[in-house]
Amino acid sequence: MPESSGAELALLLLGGFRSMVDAVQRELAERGHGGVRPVHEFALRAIGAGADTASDLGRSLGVSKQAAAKTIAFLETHDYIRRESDPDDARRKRLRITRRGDELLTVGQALFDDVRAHWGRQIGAEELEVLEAQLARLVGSGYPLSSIPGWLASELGESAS
Amino acid sequence: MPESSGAELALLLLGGFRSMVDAVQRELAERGHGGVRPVHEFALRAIGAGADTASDLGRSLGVSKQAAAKTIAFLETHDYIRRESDPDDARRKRLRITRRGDELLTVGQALFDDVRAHWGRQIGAEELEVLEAQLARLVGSGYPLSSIPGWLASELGESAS
DNA sequence: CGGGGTAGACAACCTGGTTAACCATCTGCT
DNA sequence: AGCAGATGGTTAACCAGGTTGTCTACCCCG
Repeated sequence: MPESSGAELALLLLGGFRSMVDAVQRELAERGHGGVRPVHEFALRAIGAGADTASDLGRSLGVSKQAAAKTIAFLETHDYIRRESDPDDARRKRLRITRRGDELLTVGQALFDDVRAHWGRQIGAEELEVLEAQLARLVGSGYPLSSIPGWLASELGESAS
Repeated sequence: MPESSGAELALLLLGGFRSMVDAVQRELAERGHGGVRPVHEFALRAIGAGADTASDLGRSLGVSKQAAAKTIAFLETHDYIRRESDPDDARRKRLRITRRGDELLTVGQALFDDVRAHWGRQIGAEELEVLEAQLARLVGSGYPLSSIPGWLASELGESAS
């Protein structure tokens, strides 16, 4: 019997992810960004990276444009983005990140980095880098931030408030 | 700017989890256990570990007893468990794992272990153990298999089939 | 024997996805 | 010029997997 089973390893990975996300979410809420889930941050980032229409955002996030529209609605009603009509294409509603959206992005990134730094202090910065490198190798492509696969969205959801 | 941002680390962890789970799920489907999601395996494991009623299972899994009942319904209709009335307590319907359920458990565990072994071959068995130890430390409590927190359930779901 | 707590079932609802259908608009080709 | 087809956005219906609330049957304890 192995010291650690494969199933436990899976749980460990998930647990690590949740630890990070929960911490960030909690801090975000305390900084006036309550209700924001990491998926919103990633969507915002994708918009900033050029996905400035609902269809584009859907493609970037790997979800349907309808699902993207719901995320956009949230971001708009919470004043993270504005939608303005495109003079060059009357079908499009171009997405523009607001000042508040920029702030969320900045704060969110800093919080994630904080958690990472905290981890680095626990196991050592070098060890953390090794861990990341190994993980990246195991996962394969590495899942760059700029193109988040669809399955991510549901994982980033809130879990039973 | 850090080589790897905190957000990327989070994605890496999630990606690792998904890699494992997807692989196991795929293999499971090929072995006649299509439609089974890891959450079902964990539920089965919890039942085997003593959570032999819906309420118990709900507590073990950290979800409501109604949610547990839905999982139980799945397991029963797919012949992984049987429900039999408890002679000592007429309220209860005791859950018993069937032969097929046992097989699922065995196969599932083996598949998870296979993935882990595969990973061990990629980065080295010792390195993998170190990685696990570090992860366990970072996550904190370690999320033992026997008591799965509620937020797990949604993470184990299928993503857009 | 009666009251409080527990097991299970049922119903209504929420969230965050999906597909399908539709209209307006753009683009490319004839 | 004009039309066919692709694209952007919206709305609607649906689904999965959770939630809470309520109800009944039943156990246990004073």
